[in-house]
Order: sequence, then C-alpha cells, then structure tokens
Amino acid sequence: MQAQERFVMEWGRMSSSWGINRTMAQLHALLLITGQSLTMDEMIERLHISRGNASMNLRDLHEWGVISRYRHPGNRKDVYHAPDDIVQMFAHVVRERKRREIDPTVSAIRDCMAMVPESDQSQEAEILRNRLAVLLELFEIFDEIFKQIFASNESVKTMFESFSQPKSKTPEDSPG
Amino acid sequence: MQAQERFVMEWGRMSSSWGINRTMAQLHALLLITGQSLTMDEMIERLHISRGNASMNLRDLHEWGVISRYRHPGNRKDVYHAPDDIVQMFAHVVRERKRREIDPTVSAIRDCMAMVPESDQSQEAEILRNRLAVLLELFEIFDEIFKQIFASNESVKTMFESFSQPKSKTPEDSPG
DNA sequence: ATTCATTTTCAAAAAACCCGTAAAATATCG
DNA sequence: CGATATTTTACGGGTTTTTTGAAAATGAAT
Repeated sequence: MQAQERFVMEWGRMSSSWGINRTMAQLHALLLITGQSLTMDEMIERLHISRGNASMNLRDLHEWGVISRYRHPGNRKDVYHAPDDIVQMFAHVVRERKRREIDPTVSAIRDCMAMVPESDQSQEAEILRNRLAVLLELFEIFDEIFKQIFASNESVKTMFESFSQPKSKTPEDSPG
Repeated sequence: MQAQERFVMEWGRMSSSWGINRTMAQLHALLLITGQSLTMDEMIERLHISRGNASMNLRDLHEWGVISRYRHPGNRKDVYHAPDDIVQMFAHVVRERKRREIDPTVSAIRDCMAMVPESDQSQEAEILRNRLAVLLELFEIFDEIFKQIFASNESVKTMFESFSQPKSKTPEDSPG
C-alpha cells in the first residue's frame, strides 16, 4: 500500500520539528493509519528498524498512552494497536505534553517571579515582572481553551462538527 | 539579575522538547524578558556563546519574525529587540510554525489520499481514507480555532481578559 | 525444570545536530 | 581607497541523540 508508506514517511519527517524521534513517529503513524493490530516483527520489517529500537520506542509510545498492547490467547507475540478515535488521541497527546513540558516551565516561571524582590521598583524589575505575568496568563489561557475544547467526548464531537464541513465517513474495524 | 538568568536557562531547557535549539531559545528569552535592546556582544557575554553561534541564531530568530534589528545613527553595532506584545509574538510563532511545518504535512496527507484509488473498496483502503480524512479535519479545526482566537489584536485582548482573572499590570518601555 | 519464543536492556556505533574558530564578506569612516 | 569595526559563512570537531546488535531477562509451554 503506497499511500500508507508515504504517510509513515511524512509523519517521520515532521516529527523532528516537534522534538519526537523518527522511529517513534513512524511506529505511531503505522498503527494509526493502518488501524490494524501489528506485531513488533511486522513493524520491524515494514520500517526496516532494529528490534531494540522498536522495543524501546513502542514502550515509550505505550507510556505516552497513545498505543495499547494486547496478547491474543494461544499466541505468544504481543500485538500493538492504536485507538480508533484519533481526535481523542490528539487530545491525549496535548494533555500529556502539557503535563510533561509546560507544567514544569510554568513552575519555573513562578519561581522566577518569586526571585524578584517586592522592594525592587527598578524599571528592569517591573518589566521582568510584567513579562513573566503575561507568559503565565498565556499558558493559563491555552490551558483553559484546551479544557473547553476537549472537556468531554461529546464536546469534541460537537466542535468537530461545528467547525468542519461534514464529509463522507466510512466505518472502521475494532481492535482485536 | 538572578531571575532573568533563571528564566533564560529554563527557556533553553524547554526548547529541546519542541525542536528548537538551546541557543536560539536563550537568545530569544533574553530579549523577551529584559525588554531591552541588546547588541550581539552583550548577548555573547551573558550567554557565554560564540560570535558565529550568536550570529546564526539571531538571523534565524529574525527570519522567524520574533525579533527585530536596529542600528542607532552614529553607531556601527546592530542592536536586537523583541517586540513588546508577547501575545502577538506568540500568535506569530504559531502562525509561522503552521506555515513551515503543518502546511507541508497537510499537503502530504492530501497526496496520500490521492494515492488511494477510488476503485479500491478494501477495508484497508477504507480505513486509510477515513483516518487521513480525520487528520485533515483536525488540522482544519485547529486552524479555525487559531484564527478565531488571534483574528485581531482586539480579540486577543478580549480573550485574554475573559479567560484570566485581571492581575496587576505594569507599564513597559518602548524600543529604542 | 528446561526449552524455546519473545521482549528488554545496554554498551557501542552511527547519525544528527550544535557550536567555536577563523577566514571572508560587508559596512562605515576618514 | 585603505583602515577599522562588525557580521556572516564555512567547516571541522565536539556533543548529544538515535539506532543497532547481542546478551540478558521474561514467561509460556512442555
């Protein structure tokens, strides 16, 4: 399937701009776009990567909560699967990145604010205080917007429909 | 100023998670948080970086449109300055990343869709079509939301106030 | 308990990325 | 123009990140 391959390549190419390694992005893309349950061996073969690389990145993807791992009874091999709801998956990634990357930075900004003595009325200090405050507010706003958008499954659907022109939808298979 | 230093370090640390190199993030942070016009030499000294490194990353920041470069009459040295409106700056960065990173990916996804023959009614093809469509819609939604949020200076301000509790604001200096 | 299939770990190799140096280019002044 | 100040470019080496491959660990089946 030529189109699948193309997508996997593109996803891998794009990943570096966002601080994600190529293999992880490609594994994710593969599961996402095929909708199938795949074994590590199948993915190793399709992506031409080593066993160790696959193992580590699949673990990371699992820790990120964007893929799941099953084992069919009577079969020793694990199979990996991406959830069918891509919108939810997206929301999940954003939530996770916030937790891991934004929240620590917000803490750090608060620390910075605490490091400027109240008594310091210099212009330098005033500017610093102001800019830190604006950044904090910005982060809060994005958090708020995100919460409103992805508050629940329902609202995502609503959003989804109100923002986009309805297009033809096709049914999908389910895990397993 | 201890707090400035701390912020610069934090911004540099965070950058790697987002595909931005440390020096570029630190230069940006420095200009952003001090609100001052600084020369390359001043920044080189504060960040302990080389001339070449500073030059290249300042150029990149300028190409990204997040800093400006002036030269005061009778002075040979360039000075660099970050715009005072941090919210606008943020909007600008998002817009730019969309243009550079998202748009090409959206094109690629369209290409992928075009690669699946209409005639192919296999489940594999249906799923692929569906998922690509969902991704496209997602990108469109985010685009739409972003446009609505940052449609104009005014709406940003409105947003800004409606989403966050009003806090004490301090005046700032202007470029020069 | 042993074997066999599979996954995980980790040290080392490879690749990608970043940065400093110094030479080249550009700009300003006399 | 020539001298001086400053910025830019090129590239070699250093650092970090990613990937490999093989050994160790796991765990299911006999």
